[in-house]
Amino acid sequence: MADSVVLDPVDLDILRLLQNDARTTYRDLAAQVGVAPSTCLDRVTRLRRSGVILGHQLRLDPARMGRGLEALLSVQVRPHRRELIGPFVERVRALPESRALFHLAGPDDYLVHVAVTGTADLQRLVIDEFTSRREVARVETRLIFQQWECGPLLPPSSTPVSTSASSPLSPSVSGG
Amino acid sequence: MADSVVLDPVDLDILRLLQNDARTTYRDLAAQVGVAPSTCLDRVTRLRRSGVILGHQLRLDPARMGRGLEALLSVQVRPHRRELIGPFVERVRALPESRALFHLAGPDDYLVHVAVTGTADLQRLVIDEFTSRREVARVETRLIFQQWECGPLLPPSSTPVSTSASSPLSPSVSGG
DNA sequence: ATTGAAAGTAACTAAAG
DNA sequence: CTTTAGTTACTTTCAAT
Repeated sequence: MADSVVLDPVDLDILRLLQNDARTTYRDLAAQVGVAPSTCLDRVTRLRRSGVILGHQLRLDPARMGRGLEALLSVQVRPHRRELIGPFVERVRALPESRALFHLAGPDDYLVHVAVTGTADLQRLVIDEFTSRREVARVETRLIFQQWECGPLLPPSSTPVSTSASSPLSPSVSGG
Repeated sequence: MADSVVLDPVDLDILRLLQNDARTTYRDLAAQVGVAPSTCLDRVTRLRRSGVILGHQLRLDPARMGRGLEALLSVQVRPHRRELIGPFVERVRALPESRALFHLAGPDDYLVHVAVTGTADLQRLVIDEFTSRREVARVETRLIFQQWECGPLLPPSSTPVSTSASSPLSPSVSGG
């Protein structure tokens, strides 16, 4: 569970480039990093096996998918016990409107990132899927004006890094 | 700016499959969708050109990158004027700890998703990069226990969809 | 717009430095 | 660990429908 991973400058360069465009070929990767293509293949294979690389994902434009409005829902689930929060998490993950779900420390137990058609859709979602539930004590809705991704994800220090970590991030992408 | 896009069942199948694994070959895609590989290539090319597909991204495990602690920072920027929020957004986006940034409607102006080494790193980040800034009126920090992605992103209704949308989502991934 | 087949590249394997 | 060479597989083009 706690795999020890060492990332050298070559790994970091590769990861940085692939975060910009995951379709970059090993040949292009090799040219920019300064090693042979087969070395790049080997590094990427190792990074996938070691769990540093979780997967390759398509980034879509929610607006062009017909979901032009996004919002964050802060949710209190009370009582906050396993019997209630387990099913709650699974139900929220299964909603087609859900993009991400966070279990938090603080007065608001969960934060749900949702993408909807418009305000009517959002209202329906909040009422029918959240506030109408007995275990949901409170929902606070905040609209998203604009959002930015802030990659690439890099190690804390600039020198080779050794990490021993059991990831709290669920590797599965699709709800199920 | 408001490109009209029509997604038929073939497009939706392709997008659904690629969201599970963006490395799926056109050959495999074709076999599962029931069209020729060249058709899949054509569809994907169109989806990229039309802006539905923003890019192919690598998903990494923050913990194995040496960032085992994640948090959400709610930030009030006052006064909330363009002269202040523009530079604020750019500075936050440029932080190596930032993973995502949201501009919100509500009492908290911004939500920042950060990944750090530990509590000491988080404390330093909050104090040195946020609360010490004159334009930052208030910061509220919530730790992330666990998080889930909830894909795949699909259109609101199950039948072919026509959308006319100018996206509020910034297409750029890397801070810059 | 979709197809099938041909041509061009890339991914991957294996053997050697 | 890296490189080079060679095999397999995929991507891409294109003429035809």
